[in-house]
Amino acid sequence: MRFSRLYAPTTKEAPKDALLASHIYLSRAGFISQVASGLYNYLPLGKRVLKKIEAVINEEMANIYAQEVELSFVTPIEFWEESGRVNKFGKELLRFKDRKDNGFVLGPTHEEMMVNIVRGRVTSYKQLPLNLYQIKTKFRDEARPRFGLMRAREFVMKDGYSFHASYEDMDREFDLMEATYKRILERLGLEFRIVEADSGAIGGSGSKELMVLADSGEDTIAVCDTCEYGANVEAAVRAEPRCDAPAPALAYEKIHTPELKSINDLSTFFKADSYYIVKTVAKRLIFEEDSKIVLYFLRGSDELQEVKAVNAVNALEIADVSDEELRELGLVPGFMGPMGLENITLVFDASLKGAKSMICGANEKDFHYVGVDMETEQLEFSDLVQVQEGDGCARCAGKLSYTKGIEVGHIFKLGTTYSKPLGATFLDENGKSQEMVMGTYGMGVSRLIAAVIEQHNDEKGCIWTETTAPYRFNILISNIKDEEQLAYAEELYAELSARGVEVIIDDRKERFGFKMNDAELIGFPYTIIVGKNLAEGIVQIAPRSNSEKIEVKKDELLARLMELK
RNA sequence: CGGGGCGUAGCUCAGUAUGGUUAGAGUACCUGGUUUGGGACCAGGGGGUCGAAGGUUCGAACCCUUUCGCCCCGACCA
Repeated sequence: MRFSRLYAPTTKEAPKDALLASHIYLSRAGFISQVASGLYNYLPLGKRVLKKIEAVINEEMANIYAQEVELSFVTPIEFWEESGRVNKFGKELLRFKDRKDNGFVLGPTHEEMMVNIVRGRVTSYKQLPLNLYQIKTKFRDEARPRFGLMRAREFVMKDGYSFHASYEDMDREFDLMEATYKRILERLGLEFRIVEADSGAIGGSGSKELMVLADSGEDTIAVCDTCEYGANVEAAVRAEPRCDAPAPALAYEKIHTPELKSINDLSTFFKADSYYIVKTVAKRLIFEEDSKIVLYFLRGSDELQEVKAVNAVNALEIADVSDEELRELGLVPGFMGPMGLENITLVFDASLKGAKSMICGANEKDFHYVGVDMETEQLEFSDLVQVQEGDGCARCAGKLSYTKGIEVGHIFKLGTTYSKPLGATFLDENGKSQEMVMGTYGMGVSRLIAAVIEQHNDEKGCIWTETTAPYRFNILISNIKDEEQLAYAEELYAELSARGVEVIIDDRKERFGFKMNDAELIGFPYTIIVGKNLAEGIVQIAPRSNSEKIEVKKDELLARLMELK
């Protein structure tokens, strides 16, 4: 490619809306341009990077016999009604009607469609397993798109689906996909962590997320400082906490506690560690049809994890509750507790199982009970706690700490979540009809573009990794009017092109500094500077990843460049 | 969806409080010249329905109403 022909409108200033490094540099360097909220055009450089990432994914998929397909973007809404996901997806699902008044959606993910092309055609266990995937534009009408390609409404995702005759085989494929995704991210040159995750609305028995580590990541993950354990805080677990302070030696009794509403106040008043105080958190849980208030009970030293709270009662959403709403139910804000409540759903954190000598609200203004033991029989326990930094690892003696991650992949063990409602069955060895066991594997291709830059940039611009760079070499002619420079650079360009190397030559009639700044903003891994010291037979290689320019004799240049590969 | 902010040249923004020549700057772009190792300089030039609609007024980028778009915080987000 010739720079003089390249459409890459670079700018000195970033669009005012860009906040993250990836958004700023991808815009400034002319990779993308925004069309509307959450919608982006990919300019030539952006499209090249997208294809580079896709190529790596395609190669790795081929290695494990996954086959690429392409499903229609516009999908009949019937499929979504059949799976029951229309409501679950809500407004994210962009719906519309065609001229004949038939309902359609723009595909935000393709479980339904993929099951549809398999069911009725795959009818025997002999045809399984099967792993099909596509790399395609998805559309989710996000309530709040942001951060450029990081959270766009229209985005490119690789979505894969596997079909199996048994859970064992699904597990095998799941592990294989995890290993394959790991290899893809390694090849892309990313630092990442595979963590346990909440399965969310997609359902299924287990899931893992691939997190590219970056401070700008939207997800908080808890990682162990000793072992491999890592999990999204939505799903992270910890070692059973211990409290060194003694339990308050108080017999069961109702105590007058005027105006003592906070855990802190109570802790001081009773000289008891907050570990021994029951924290009551009221939330409104929203279900498909209705909503209700649920009371969650935790140790005073813990915080409620809202995703866990939602999962504990199988709700869709969680919302805050006002004091008025609580009073209407006969509850007393500040003095709530588990005792003597009827017709309210109560969920206890697992760490309260068998707890003794606890302090809790009496559901009466200015009163608390002390010396309360948790009756384990009738109570419903669930893990509700958000792990904190410094908590012990559940797997080893290590400590957990937080880090931020960009979710670039999510793999799920679906089981029969979709094959059952959509009727994807096969005949097993005994001629018996079985539902297919499925896995699903997503990878955000366009988000990966942003993730690479979030992790690899400096004050000058993008620093593409070897496998993601739009061009590997940039031949910069310092003075285009110098015939020797021009001739040598053109010769080198022809030679590298002939070798199939991805190379661009900066043949623009611009000054050195201008071209160098563009090269650094765009972020080519290597810029070869053909300049004034060509007269002494010297050219320079300027690697983008560090500021050291390497001087090379021109006769040795080609060999050096090929060594870099 | 709640709270806040912003829409003026391709881009970044000034001008709006207190209405009044032909609406400005920087940058980008075009022409000519000089320059050629870090976004260089000189001269000349093109580019705007001031987001849209309606209203007030002799007169609106500016005041009023409505509306659309974009961004931020939160809620939300496989």
